[in-house]
Amino acid sequence: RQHSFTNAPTLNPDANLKVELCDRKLWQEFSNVGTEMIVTKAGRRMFPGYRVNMSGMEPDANYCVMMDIVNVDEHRYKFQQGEWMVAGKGELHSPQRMFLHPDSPSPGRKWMNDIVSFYKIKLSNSVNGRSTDKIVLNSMHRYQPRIHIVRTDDVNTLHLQPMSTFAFPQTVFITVTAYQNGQVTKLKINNNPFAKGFRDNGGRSNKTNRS
Amino acid sequence: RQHSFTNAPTLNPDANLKVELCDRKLWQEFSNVGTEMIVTKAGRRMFPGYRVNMSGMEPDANYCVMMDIVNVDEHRYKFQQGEWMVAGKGELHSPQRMFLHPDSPSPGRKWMNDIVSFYKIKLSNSVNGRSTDKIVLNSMHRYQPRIHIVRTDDVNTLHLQPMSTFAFPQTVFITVTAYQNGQVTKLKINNNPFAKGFRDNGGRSNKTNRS
DNA sequence: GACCTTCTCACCTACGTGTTAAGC
DNA sequence: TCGCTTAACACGTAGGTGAGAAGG
Repeated sequence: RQHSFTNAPTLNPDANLKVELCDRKLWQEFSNVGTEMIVTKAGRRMFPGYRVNMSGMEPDANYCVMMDIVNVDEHRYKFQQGEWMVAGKGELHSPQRMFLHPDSPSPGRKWMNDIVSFYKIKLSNSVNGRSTDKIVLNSMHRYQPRIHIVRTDDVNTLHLQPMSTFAFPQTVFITVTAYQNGQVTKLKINNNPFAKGFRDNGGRSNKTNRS
Repeated sequence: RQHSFTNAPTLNPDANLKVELCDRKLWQEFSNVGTEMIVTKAGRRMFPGYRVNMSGMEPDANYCVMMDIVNVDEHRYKFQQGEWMVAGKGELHSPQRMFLHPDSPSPGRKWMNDIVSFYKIKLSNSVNGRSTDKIVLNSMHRYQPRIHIVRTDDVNTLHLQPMSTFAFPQTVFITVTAYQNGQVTKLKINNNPFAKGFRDNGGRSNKTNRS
């Protein structure tokens, strides 16, 4: 919340380009209590899934779309007395993986017509094991996913091209290996279809913070 | 078996290129009794899955890999008295779908390193309904899947490039809406993991009442 | 009637969830 | 002890099987 990421593009070579976050309301609910994302060795999907709408592209021009996840700050965090607080210096970030959307390159028409989704990406805390959909992060650190758009049909020279970058403050999260805040757990269970088995069992697993 | 498809490339602009069928033994077992593949409106996967190994590519050159399925002859077939026999003239084939492998284009190194699989492709008997992984065929016709390799990184001009084509006689099949030959059904049940529920080992008796 | 197609079903595979207990 | 991580688990979603009945 205190960070300067905005919806507006940075280093944007194309002023008409526009990217909108899907499921804003849901993201905001999580953000309000402090979003947590689980990281595992094998890799865990993000929930909510990272999905966006795009507009302002030239329908017939080709674009590549990428995602990465960067540190928001240099701290390590801990959850104590119901709050996240700084717990020392963060670990050095390994060179960040740039995740190319598998539909790249595609014409602007295609990107604008569909929802652009990265829901298959998995967050991992282990460098070992090769998975194409894996992004390695450090647990107990704060991160920000970003979208990058490059107008080109050449995947090989992406890094040489001008790039439009978008980030949404609602999508900042802290990585954990187990949920720290019971409110986050509740939101996940109530909204993720795969967690339906934990819904409403007579208020059984009420792991709210001890008072 | 009376057809002239061979493992050798036709129209091959690159003599070093080599493609080998995976699961040859399994394909041969089916071929020996007369392979049948189910077609449905929604689309049905092939079993065995169509998978190949590639070699002889230049590691750093880019290639596109495609698959299509063509008529073996001009006949319509029927299964009578335990045998497949010609049952009149075949229907005209609609212009065949060329299925581009989703990893295209990729460098030769990548294609040679992995098994190249088309197991997600679905065979359908209905033109209606849009599915990206669907190939439309006529039931009760005899077909041959083929692999095509083009050395290019430009997906848009594939049809203008010289192409290497491979076909394996073991993979010829007849399309059906329900299995005709009981030996085929047996092979499918015993080898396809998704049909494990119909295997009669393990004490659970199915329709055959032997007590 | 004979033949082919379609639909629903039980039974699988495959894998995405948070929970829990154990590990460090 | 405490904080964090891991692995096994029950319970979901999602979808690939042939059987069998019904339809054309």
